[in-house]
Amino acid sequence: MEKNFSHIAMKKKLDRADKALLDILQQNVDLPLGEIAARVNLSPTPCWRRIQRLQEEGFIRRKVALLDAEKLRVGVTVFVSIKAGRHSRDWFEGFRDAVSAMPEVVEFYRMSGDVDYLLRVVVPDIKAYDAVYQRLIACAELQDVSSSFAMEQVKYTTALPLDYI
Amino acid sequence: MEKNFSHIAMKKKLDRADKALLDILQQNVDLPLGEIAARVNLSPTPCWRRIQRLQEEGFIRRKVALLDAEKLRVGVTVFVSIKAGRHSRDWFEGFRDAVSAMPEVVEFYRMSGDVDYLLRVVVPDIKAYDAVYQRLIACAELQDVSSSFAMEQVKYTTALPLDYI
DNA sequence: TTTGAAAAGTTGCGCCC
DNA sequence: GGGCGCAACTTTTCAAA
Repeated sequence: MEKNFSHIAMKKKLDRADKALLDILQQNVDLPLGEIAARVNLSPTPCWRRIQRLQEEGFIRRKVALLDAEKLRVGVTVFVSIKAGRHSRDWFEGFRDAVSAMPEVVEFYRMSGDVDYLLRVVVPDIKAYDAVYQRLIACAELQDVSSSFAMEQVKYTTALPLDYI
Repeated sequence: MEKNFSHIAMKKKLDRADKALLDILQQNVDLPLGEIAARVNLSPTPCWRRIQRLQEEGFIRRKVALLDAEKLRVGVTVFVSIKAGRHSRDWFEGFRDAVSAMPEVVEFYRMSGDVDYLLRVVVPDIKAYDAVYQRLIACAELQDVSSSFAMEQVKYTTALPLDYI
């Protein structure tokens, strides 16, 4: 008879220190470990082990550099609402793959309600957007495509709320 | 007579290696320097200097950990379209600060066209969204608020296109 | 079983060519 | 741009609580 020891590695709930760690790391990932440990009132070793555990358990997906959109000349954000109409599964897969492959499309959602798909597209200017738009409507049969330009990015964060865990 | 040497530090255009570095770093920031250097066919020292320069010039804004939305119980994305009507500057500033302070609001745009503001909100479920919605309409006078739920996040990336630089 | 201190091993960083 | 060497950091080990 075998026993299941998975409960040893799997912690039921994250405690205050774990949440504090996640909060620090999703703001800034290149603080020295000693500094992080001090902020959560732990010594480096247990702090390091907690971070390892949070990675292994999948709370931390990856560590990335966030670049400056203006400097990369993609300061213009456009939201694209798409109505697809009735289509087959093959159609969707082709559409999904073609859109996902476009580097200007940074977010892509399948929606409920009026609109079928919503994209966030980043480009240098309206002219460049038109090129993306042309590629978009060429890649799959679409019923209706409507574009809304953002005037100002008031808030943009990759930091998720930790209040629900 | 003084000379302006700012052109020494300020590079006109990023070359192939710089773009390759940015591309690597916005995918994964904790590769060892030696590994990064090998991928861009440079030795570690000049590679390190380039990364420093890219940080100083502001191409790299920050380095962060991306967390798993499902694990944090914020797997549901809602887009909130807001029509504000005519309001004063004071009204906007109050609205902006209140909305920006809400951790569930991860993106917040001022839009052109039909809708005045667009928010991306992350929550555990519809019930939790209603609580956010109530806080939202309590924080400022709004003409119309309409919510669209995402069924599926087909693509989400923080990696910006490097094709325009 | 969990902690902290301290050792060992890597990596980053400044100086040189 | 590249090579070397020190300094700093991370990660492992180990003893103690």
